[in-house]
Amino acid sequence: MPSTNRTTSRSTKKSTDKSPSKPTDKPTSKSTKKQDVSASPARRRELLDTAAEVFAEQGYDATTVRKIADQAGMLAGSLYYHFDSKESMLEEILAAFLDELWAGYDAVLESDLGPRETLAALVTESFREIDRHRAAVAIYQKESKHLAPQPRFAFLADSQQKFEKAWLRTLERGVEAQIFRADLDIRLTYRFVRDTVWVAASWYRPGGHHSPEEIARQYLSMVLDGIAARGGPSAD
Amino acid sequence: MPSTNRTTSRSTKKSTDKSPSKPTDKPTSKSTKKQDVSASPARRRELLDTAAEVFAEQGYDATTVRKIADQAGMLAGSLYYHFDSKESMLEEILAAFLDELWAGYDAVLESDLGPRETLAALVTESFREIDRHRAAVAIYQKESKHLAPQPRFAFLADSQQKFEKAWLRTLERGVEAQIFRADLDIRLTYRFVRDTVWVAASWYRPGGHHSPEEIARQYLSMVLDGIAARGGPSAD
DNA sequence: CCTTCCCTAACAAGTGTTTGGTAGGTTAAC
DNA sequence: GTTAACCTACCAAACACTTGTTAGGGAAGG
Repeated sequence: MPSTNRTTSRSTKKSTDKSPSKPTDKPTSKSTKKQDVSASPARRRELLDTAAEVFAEQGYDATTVRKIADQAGMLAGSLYYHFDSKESMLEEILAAFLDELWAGYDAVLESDLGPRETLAALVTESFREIDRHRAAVAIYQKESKHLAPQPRFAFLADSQQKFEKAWLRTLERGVEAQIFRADLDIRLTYRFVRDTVWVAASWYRPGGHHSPEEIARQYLSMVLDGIAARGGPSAD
Repeated sequence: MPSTNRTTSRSTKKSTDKSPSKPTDKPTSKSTKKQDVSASPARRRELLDTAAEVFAEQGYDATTVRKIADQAGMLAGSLYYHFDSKESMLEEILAAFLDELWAGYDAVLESDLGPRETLAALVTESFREIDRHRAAVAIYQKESKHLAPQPRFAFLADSQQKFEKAWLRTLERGVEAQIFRADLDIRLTYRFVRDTVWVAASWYRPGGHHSPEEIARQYLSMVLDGIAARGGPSAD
């Protein structure tokens, strides 16, 4: 719970401006900058969390720094004590999420599981990540596509490539071992599995009826075995 | 022909008071207004198509009217001869898409098919719609969530509700007839099927390797029967 | 002359960001 | 033990620019 101690600043009616390109972006040295990374990390994370919430709900472009500041109980300019741009907040949110995501993924991929168990573990890990970083995942879903081309967000493209490689390899191994069907287009299958998992972030709400593990279990059951009844009457 | 509950936008009054000089906004008569709907429908559709393209690629908020005009080979102000706001372009794009979508859906739902055939027909119809309105679908995917609450876009919420009802009913019928599995949470299954279909718009490119029908066939195969091999070695 | 379709040029409101200040706490000097 | 210096975390006010939108005008064709 953020301590919104100050007078909950009502929405300012003043003005601002957005300049898309900022040349001053080179930390010439790692010495103590004006603010940047040196300030209290707790408050920093707190502000990033509220920013992520607003980004996820309204979309990045539709979110103004004043809305973020409002939600955090401060004024727009004060955010620039902690961060040096709106974009850097976005970057930090996404980078932190991907870092944690890959920590989990790498652990799975390095543990020499069979294809089916790997798939199950990856899916389960994904739903845990959605549970913990639902806002970041939602932002990632909505914005990564047009962010990835920007040099600043190259790590998004990197992650996507690594992601695709890991999934394709798992699926291929499964097909070779005759654990997964061979008659399906493997890229289509990849996109199918990938999308079915991540779009859940758009409706998932933590604290709902299902735990991440329960959702993962049911998703896996559908993806692996389908929704058609097995012994039932054959239609068509 | 589209006899669906057509909530085609009646231009509601501007709830967002931003422009001071807009006294009357009620097209009570369908007579030739200043611009609105009367102008050449061909050029109109042309402009809407390019607008949809830009919206889909950059996101609605990130898209400026100048970018749209640029892409259309004209200046920003000139767009306002054809449309009376950026938002009305968005509205028209989405409304036109949903009208056509529901024309197809209603035809399926009214033809008394069994649950499995209904599901197959709905999925196939959806992929055809993605093929024809890929930009509109992408916009719908990204923006509908935060647009639906606005009164102007109430038709989005209506459509979503109708959509959910149709799908849930189809799934329930299938479970009763023992065509679909009974051990799955039906709402989860609904979201699963819904999402797996529509997110395809984010990567689908017309003229690719697969026709909409082919993609629909493979998706249906995965959704119905799963990606696990049937006779193969059983893992777990 | 009228209509269609577009351009030029501007408007006000809103945008991200910067600069300078300052309340309040902690530290150090006297 | 007062005082001075310092630091953190914020506010207040502005800045330069972009945004959607409008008003007036003009070229082309009927």
